[in-house]
Amino acid sequence: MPEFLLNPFIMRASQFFISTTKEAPSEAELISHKLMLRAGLIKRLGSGLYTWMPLGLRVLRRVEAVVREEMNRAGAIELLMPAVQPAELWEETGRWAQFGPQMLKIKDRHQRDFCFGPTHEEVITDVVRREVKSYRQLPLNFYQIQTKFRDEIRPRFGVMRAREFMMKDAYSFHPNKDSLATTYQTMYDAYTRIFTRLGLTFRAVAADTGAIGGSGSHEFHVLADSGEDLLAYCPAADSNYAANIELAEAVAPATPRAAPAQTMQTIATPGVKRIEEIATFLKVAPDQTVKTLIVEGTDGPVALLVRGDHVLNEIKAEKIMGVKSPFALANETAVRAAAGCAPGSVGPVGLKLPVFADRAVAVMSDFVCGANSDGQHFTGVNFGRDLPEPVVVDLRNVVAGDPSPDGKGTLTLCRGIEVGHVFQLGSKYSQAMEATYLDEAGKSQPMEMGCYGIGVSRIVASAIEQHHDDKGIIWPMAMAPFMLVIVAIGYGKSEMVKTAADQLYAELTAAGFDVLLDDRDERPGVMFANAELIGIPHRITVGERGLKDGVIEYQPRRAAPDASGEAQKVPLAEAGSFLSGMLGL
RNA sequence: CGGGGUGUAGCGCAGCCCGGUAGCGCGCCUGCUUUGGGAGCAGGAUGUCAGGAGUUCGAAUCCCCUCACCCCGACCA
Repeated sequence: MPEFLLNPFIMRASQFFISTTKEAPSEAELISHKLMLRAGLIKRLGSGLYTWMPLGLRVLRRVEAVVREEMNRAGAIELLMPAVQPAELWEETGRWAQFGPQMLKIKDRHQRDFCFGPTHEEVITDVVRREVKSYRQLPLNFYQIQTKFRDEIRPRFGVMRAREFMMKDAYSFHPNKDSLATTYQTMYDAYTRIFTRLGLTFRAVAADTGAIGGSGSHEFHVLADSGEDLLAYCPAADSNYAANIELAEAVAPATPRAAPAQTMQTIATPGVKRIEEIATFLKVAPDQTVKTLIVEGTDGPVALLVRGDHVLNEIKAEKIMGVKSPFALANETAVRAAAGCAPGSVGPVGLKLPVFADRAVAVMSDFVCGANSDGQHFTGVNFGRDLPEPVVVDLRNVVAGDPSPDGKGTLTLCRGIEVGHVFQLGSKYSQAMEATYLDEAGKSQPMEMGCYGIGVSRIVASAIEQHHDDKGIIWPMAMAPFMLVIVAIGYGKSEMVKTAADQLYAELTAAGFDVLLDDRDERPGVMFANAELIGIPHRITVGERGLKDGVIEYQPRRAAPDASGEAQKVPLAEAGSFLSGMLGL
């Protein structure tokens, strides 16, 4: 057990600091946020800024301990980089401008620019380019556990999306892609061990690389309905396909396009704009309509077509040649200039713009779309006859029931909280910053890089999302602030209780248990409610009632009963061995 | 940043429409009683009513400005 958990002076509730409330502040919406505030794990200082209170800090430290252990086991080497970083480094990679307002930029007394680090690719690459000269020194994998600052547009959900947060970030350096792939897999496996040990239900999914950049990446998601991300996966036994919906491929429909059966007609559709309205108005299914979105392009606006019942995937759209990144819909003025009508009546027929159609649109025939004239739509539209064949691309979000891209079944969707992300960066940063080494032939080569993040503070919140009940938190053993709580009823009044509780506490502590002795002069109900709210996995109750019969009572948190519930009676003399078995030590 | 909302005691809220100088519950302090599921009784403390500027004899309340926070969207561990 880590030493910080063994401080005997803070293991008595009367000497520790526990501040729980019956009601959560109104600012909290998410269950984990409410419980963290109610249990007194965190206190808010400002938007996205939290103090980790003593009890919360113990949880955070336990998560860190697991992360640290597994990173070390996986051969990564811990270091600690400055939180404050000079602007010049970021200018080398062009990210001073690119990261933009997400970065907290600060000036020192000489008006020199710095930022509070949102990530550390630049710093670590600077370290490595100074230290590493030869292929003999590679590969290397450095990590740190440190406070990051990202000036999120909208911090929310407590520490789930805070501006200041605790992150484990690792960066690996390699002489070639094979070496990178090996370490990437090692990190992937380490992450799997970490989240498994932490008692989380999670899923690794293929992911977009976003602002960090690079070639391949996976995200690790804790599964929870409150998650901000949508994941698609194939539940078939022989499939391991799983991807963030941002990336999940919508495969082309197997059925070919049917021959035109209708002639194209113009229909007056006054005031009808939304797809559902059009479908209802024309008495057709939404999947017989085509939605035309005018988006900003690098060289004038671009039209994107998706089926009426589908949702455009902005990440996919961004990757199309000619579409501006970051993605933005054209405003009404631009739509009018491009299509001659307001959004809601736009269609691809006769449109003088680059047109890209989703794969599902490409097989449609006799479809409904806007007529580029306010209050008018076309029906019976067909590619090749009424308008040219479009450029076909994957443009939409997959939906449940879509075929899995690996051909092994259909996709299911679920929600997740991103707690880890592994990237193969390639040589993006090493080239920009000239991090090179000499290979066997004495030739200078850019290093291959990988980076691997874990949202340590976010894990705490996501664990609560997954493990709670109406009484409070139910910590997985690996991150519980205490393994066991001894509720001593009448500790200050009954010599018998005090003696038994002290003895048990000393015995269990000596045996290596991380025990909280609730020796406060509180009513039993308060102590029980507190123990349940703060989620301690195991509870021993010591009271005169039991001691008269020579027993104490044991109760696991995960089946916390109400007043009528049965606790397990254990003879006092056997308590130590009983608990050893119960806690699996 | 766009849209919506809220700021009154440590926390949860009422009072605002209809202006008259602030209240309830929890928590906190004191005393007594109580002690196996967030105790009871009695007494008590605590407010620049978010801030600023106005209207008015008088503003928590009406008007204007600012700020903070929360919720919905784009960003991410």
